[in-house]
Amino acid sequence: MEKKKPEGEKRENSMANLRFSDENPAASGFGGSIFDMAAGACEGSGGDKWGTLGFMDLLGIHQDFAAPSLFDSFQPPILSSSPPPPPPPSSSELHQEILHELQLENKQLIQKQQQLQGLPSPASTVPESSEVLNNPATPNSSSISSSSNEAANDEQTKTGDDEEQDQDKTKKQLKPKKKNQKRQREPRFAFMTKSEVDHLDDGYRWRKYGQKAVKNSPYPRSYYRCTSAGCGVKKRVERSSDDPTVVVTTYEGQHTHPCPITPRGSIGISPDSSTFGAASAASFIVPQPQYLHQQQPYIYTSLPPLNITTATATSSSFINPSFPAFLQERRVAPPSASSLRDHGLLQDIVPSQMRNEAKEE
DNA sequence: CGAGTTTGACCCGCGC
DNA sequence: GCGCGGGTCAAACTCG
Repeated sequence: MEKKKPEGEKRENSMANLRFSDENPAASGFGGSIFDMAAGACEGSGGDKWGTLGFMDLLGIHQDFAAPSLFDSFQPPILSSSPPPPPPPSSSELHQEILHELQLENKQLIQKQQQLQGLPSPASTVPESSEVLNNPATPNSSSISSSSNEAANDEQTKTGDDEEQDQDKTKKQLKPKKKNQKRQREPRFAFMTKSEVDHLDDGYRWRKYGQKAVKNSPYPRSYYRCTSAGCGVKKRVERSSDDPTVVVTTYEGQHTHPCPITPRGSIGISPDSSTFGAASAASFIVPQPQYLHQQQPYIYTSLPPLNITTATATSSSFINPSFPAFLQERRVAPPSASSLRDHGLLQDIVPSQMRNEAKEE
């Protein structure tokens, strides 16, 4: 086996950080799913060290807000029933495609869920929220998800314990894996990033465990797993076939540990605004099904002001203990959980359509 | 030498 | 039931 790797293509992140797209055409025109790191200020040097914080923020969001299982509650609005209305004017198709894919994915989950539940319960977003987030009490990575989404999604199969997941991992397909026990999926959170760097550094340490060619894309999809012991968080990274500058990252699960400051310190994890300053430059546009609420692309900007400390403090559910304090602090505090759902992050992150459906139902 | 990456093979779920 | 594609494993390999 000639395992020689073309060093060149191994990764293109050699390049500096992401591209500073001030104008960010894609983002602007498109309702969203891209998050643009306008400034890779990050640590000034490290190639891939872009707006790590931004990422983290996002992650944080995910865990807090979305965690409840975005994807669970996501109602993939989708195209199936209601065709994406007005095609985004200048949005690139690729975005749509990606969104589409993501939505399809969500759709499946939702369908399952609905089937299981037997009905489209509007509550979709409701219940799970709280539970999800705070489970991490247990070192078991799966803990998180286990409770939440899976419960929501696959619950049925769910009988298994988290532990199984661990074991699962090892014995997974190697052997007699219990068949009846469907593999459980943790809540996933996907978003697109405009960056030339494939693997965005979010402060956590990841280990690549696989790579696969993506069907309709010349670019491969990489699979990463958090290297922290006990943490089963996974990350999937793929580049948009249409626009190589767009990277679709999908996180699965929740970290059961604080963000390990990488040696490079890139994480910029210092709570201080100075650090954030760098990140502050980064603005994110979380995935938003434009056709749903294409009114205004929700732009998540991590700015110093973000210090907005958790206004939502009340909603403890939003605070994930497993999260680095600073992250929690800087978390963009939505006015309220509810509002958040409607106009806040969820709106961006969750295909609004889904939410709509849920509501209407 | 340990940690991380590459890559072919394998398993599984899903759609047809 | 079959084939396809996604996801994961693990041996081989690279790198610091």
